[in-house]
Amino acid sequence: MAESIPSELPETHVRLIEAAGEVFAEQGFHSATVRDICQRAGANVAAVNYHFGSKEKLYEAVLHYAHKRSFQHATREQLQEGPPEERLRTFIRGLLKGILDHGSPAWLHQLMCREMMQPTPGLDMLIEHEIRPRSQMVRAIIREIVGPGLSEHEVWLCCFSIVSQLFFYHHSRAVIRRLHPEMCFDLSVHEELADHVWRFSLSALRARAAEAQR
Amino acid sequence: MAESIPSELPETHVRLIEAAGEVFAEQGFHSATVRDICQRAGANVAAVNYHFGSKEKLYEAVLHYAHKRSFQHATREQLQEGPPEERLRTFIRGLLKGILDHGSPAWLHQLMCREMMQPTPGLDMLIEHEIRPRSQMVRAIIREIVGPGLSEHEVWLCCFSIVSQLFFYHHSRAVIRRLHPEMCFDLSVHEELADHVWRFSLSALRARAAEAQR
Amino acid sequence: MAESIPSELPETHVRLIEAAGEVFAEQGFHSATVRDICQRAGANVAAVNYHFGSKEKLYEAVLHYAHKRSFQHATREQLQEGPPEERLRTFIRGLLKGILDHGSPAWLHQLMCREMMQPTPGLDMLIEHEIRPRSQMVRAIIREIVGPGLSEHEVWLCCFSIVSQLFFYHHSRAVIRRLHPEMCFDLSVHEELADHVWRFSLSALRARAAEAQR
Amino acid sequence: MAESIPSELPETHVRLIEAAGEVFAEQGFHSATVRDICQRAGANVAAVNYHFGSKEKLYEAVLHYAHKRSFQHATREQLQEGPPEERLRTFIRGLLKGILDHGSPAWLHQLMCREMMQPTPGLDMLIEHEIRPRSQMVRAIIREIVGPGLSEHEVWLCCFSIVSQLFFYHHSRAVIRRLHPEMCFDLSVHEELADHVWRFSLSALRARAAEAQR
DNA sequence: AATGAATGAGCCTTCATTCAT
DNA sequence: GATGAATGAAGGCTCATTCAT
Repeated sequence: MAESIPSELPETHVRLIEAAGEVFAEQGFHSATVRDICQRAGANVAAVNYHFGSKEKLYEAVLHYAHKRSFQHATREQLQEGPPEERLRTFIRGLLKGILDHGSPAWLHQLMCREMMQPTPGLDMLIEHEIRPRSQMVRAIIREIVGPGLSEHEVWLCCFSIVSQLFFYHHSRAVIRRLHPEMCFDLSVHEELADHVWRFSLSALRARAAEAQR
Repeated sequence: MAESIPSELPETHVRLIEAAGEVFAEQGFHSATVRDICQRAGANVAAVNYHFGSKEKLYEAVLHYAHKRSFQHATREQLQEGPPEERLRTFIRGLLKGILDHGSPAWLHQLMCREMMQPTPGLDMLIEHEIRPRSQMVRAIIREIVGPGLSEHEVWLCCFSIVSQLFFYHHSRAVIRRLHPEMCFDLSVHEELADHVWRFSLSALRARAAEAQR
Repeated sequence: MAESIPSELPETHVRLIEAAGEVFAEQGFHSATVRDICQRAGANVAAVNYHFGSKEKLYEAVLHYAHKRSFQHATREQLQEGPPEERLRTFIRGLLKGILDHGSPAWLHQLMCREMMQPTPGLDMLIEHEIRPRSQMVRAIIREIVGPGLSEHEVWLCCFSIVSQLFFYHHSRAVIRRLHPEMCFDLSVHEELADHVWRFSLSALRARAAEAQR
Repeated sequence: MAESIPSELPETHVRLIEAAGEVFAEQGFHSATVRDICQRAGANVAAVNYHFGSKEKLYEAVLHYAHKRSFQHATREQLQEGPPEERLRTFIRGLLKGILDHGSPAWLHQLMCREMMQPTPGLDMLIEHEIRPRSQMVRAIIREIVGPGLSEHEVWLCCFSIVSQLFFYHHSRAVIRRLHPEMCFDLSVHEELADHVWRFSLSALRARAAEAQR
């Protein structure tokens, strides 16, 4: 209907999801109030229950929406071809960019982080659609680098060691800011940080490969 | 205080703090209810306001209490002497143990993690008394390993890369459990995990040192 | 109206009334919801207000509709002729059948019962058009049986004594089912029950007549 | 505590029950609002949930309270001894008085009537503690009058025929008032009405007994 | 003639807090 | 020193109703 005039306000449905994304990311599911979300979306208090049925269902809708907007789709192809070292670098840059980003769907990763600490029924969806596919790609890359000498479990641990370094810049932002104020979280440092993590991890993987061959 | 007569119940004051620590760690500040805390402490609903004035003040008291009970005091000495590789191993084992522990003051680290993601005014105290001292020790160890060729900022990044791998096993426990169900979080795997992180990080540091020398 | 083309769905207007009749009878005016009614009628949420103006007005329309469909018209003639005992029996059977019936306009009597307990402005209409005419017939029959010796008020009381026994099987169905589970409410017992009430009441009336003669 | 000064206001607990009894009787469970109840009881909106946990539990409490205040206790003994005709008269008078009464626990019977038409889980309690014991006494009386010639089921039907005449003056009060305005519902007519029902029913029972003997 | 979107009043309930004892 | 009763603000949600189409 209103598709022909894209300059108009987005549909209430979408405005609610985007407002909810912000609020849930800022305050968590429990602390967020439907009233606040509706107000930010410029809608009536009853709008959430009209469009989504309940606060819980709205939360699920936010998760789905975030999933569809995920950065992954853009970079997925680049992670399939080329030398594994370069693909690792691409993955690290992509995820870190998403984590440091302050843009419109900035709350995607904040929500993922919240889900990690305090899972809701929505986590399962996130894992199957977002997290597991990425983890498989990363483990494939790692396997190419370390060779067949490592057990599957060891590859998992390496995978955790790599992604943990990236998520740290989200989880611990508040602490880092206070502890090491020189650190800057703008997108400008994105490449520097990504390169550190990449080199740090690549060295470690190569050393493991060398150990395994012996 | 009541230590001389350990057969008695601890003072209401203390029971409240310990109950609150559990509940805040499990559910977060907002979702936790004063009723639940008082019930677990075997005290009246009004006890929190009577003893601490408000829910917020109780939370602060919990943070102070957690700080005083911190594990660090026990292991601090061991981190001052010996070859840096061994001291790094000791640090990693100590922190990981604290993170994986389910014991009585298990909520200390859970609360720290929550503060990292969603800081309250209490975070500053935690940083100055708990986090900064440890970070200094870790950075000293790293410096010994990598030598003078790295900038101070690079040492910070290495420090983050190491501790992030440890905190990951707290933050992302829920995700790991679903993603890689073979993983076990008992204390029994504590040494295996710690050794992985240690070897992974040590390889990376040594590679950085070699690069820097060139 | 739409009777000429019986294969079509009835007009929305009629479907709403019939759905509303069911729902109001089942749940009462207050507990019934406009959404439920519209859903059962296969109409939009706004349909009630569009066609009737408000929930109240819909209720009035239901009462009028029920009145027009009343069973009475069919049996009225039979109540005018013959010996009074037989006419009493016909009346009792007719009313009891309506009360026990589960068929399409079953809610007519349920609504009447609700109105008796919790009158709305619609009750007056029901009384003048439905209830008073029947009561006059019954009292005429009673008068024929008891003769002129009883006062008009006493005839009223006898009338109440008779119809009360019938309505009891509606009002108190839930209680009877629990109290005396062997009791069956199918139409199959309709004649047995009607005969009990008829004989019980006839004996009482004849005794009153005999007393009055003395 | 406050027992020593009975002139004080009753405890909130009791005030709530009595206010709730009125409101539930007037408007039914669904239509009654907690706000209204609390206001009439002079208590805060949260009082119901504090004292009873929920609106449902309050309703159950009202039913129990009504049960304990039931008129039955006073007249139970009188129903055990003497000629059955007199005991029947006592029963009829007692129940009718309760039904016509406008006094403090006037809502007891209104609630019972509502439960009959629209049962809640509380009806079972009412039946077992209030209704079944009375019904047993009445059937015992009837049996004495009609002798052994009637089946148990026929005695049940006679029992229904008698009590239905009494409840009618509750259920159908609104209708009677409009249909036969000369009728008066004060306690003053209580004996006249009771005597009518008694004589009406006794005649019927004796006739049944005579038929059965033949 | 009819509808889907949206509204605002009001519902029951929960919560941290206060007060009298 | 500590408590049970009571409070009022706010929470999520339901409902009859209205409005633009």
